[in-house]
Amino acid sequence: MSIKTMNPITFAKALADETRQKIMSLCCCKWLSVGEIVDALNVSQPTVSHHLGILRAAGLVDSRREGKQIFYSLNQAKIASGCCQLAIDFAPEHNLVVSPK
Amino acid sequence: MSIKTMNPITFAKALADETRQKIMSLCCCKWLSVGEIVDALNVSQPTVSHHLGILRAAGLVDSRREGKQIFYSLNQAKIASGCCQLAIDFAPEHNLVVSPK
DNA sequence: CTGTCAAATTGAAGAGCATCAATATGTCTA
DNA sequence: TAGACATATTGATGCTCTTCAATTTGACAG
Repeated sequence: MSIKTMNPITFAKALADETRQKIMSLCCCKWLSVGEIVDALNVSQPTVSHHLGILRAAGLVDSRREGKQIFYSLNQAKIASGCCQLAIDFAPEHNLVVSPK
Repeated sequence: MSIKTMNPITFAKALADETRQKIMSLCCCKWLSVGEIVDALNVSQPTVSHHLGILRAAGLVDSRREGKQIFYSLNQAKIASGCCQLAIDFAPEHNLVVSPK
């Protein structure tokens, strides 16, 4: 299993939308079904699915099917990795260190 | 002088373009004139000015006039701050610590 | 002042993206 | 298998963003 470094453009693009950041906040530290996310935001179900697809493609969320529902949760390790990569690329004179709590 | 926390949407949007990331790489750790940036990339001068404007509005570059030229340089502290803010918001179970080298 | 050089601004064209309604796919239950 | 429910996909629309050519603004030299 290889560790693939996060592409800074893919990472930044995935974060560069308000609705996506709201979705990310919602499913941070917990698993939410698509329906629960739709209920929490004022956007349509296809829109939520669309954004989840983008986050999934960037590797920023994990998903798990449970019956008819699909649950999503933020992949915090990937987020942290992306932040570190940005800092390595664009703030090399600063030390950004990540450590699990 | 107040410390304004980086808005994660503004920050991510500013980073979410390949040309801007190239510009950021170029003027990381050094001061470059607009002309030098134009020469290093295959885009027009107005395009470079446009992107510099976006980076400046987000506080990610500093600028300094010297005669007819204007020099730009990455503000690495702001970059690091933005990365930390993203990690706080979206990877709270990880510890992302920044320290000047 | 006038001309020249560097960068910013304006305006327009086109690409990309977010959003939704409608539909399709997949899963469970009866 | 048929119907109901949850999510994904499709197709269309409108908005945002990138880009460039043309022009303007600003700064220096003569």
